[in-house]
Amino acid sequence: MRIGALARETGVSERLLRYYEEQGLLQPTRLANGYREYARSDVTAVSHIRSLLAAGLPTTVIAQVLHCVHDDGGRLTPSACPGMVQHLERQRARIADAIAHMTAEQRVLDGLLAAIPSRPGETKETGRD
DNA sequence: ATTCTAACA
DNA sequence: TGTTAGTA
Repeated sequence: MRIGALARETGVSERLLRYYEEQGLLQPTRLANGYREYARSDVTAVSHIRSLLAAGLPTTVIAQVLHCVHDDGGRLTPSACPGMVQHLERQRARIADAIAHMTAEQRVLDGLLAAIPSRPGETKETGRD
């Protein structure tokens, strides 16, 4: 199928589909007229790419990890690919670190907000009796 | 009508 | 990522 069909079937824009190829995530063949020809398996491939992207993995990593997953009943399922585990754990760690930092920022804000005398629109009016 | 490449108010 | 220009 050509790019237009794949775009409709996956809900991903043609622009993005070309970008995925540029990043090595998809490798469509070329027709005599230069048009990209995608395989039917690319429909699920795009789905997997979206999932991995949603997990925060960079395209450079996805390009490698993509070969370590297959489709099971429409679900992204991992295979025993050693390299993938390391990448996933690394990303897991980055997210945990990001959460820790943001939680600390939230505590600072909570402290400031709690120290404000009275604010308009506050749920519990304390200076009204 | 569709796709391609390159570029950016 | 969207959009657009000028093609094939």
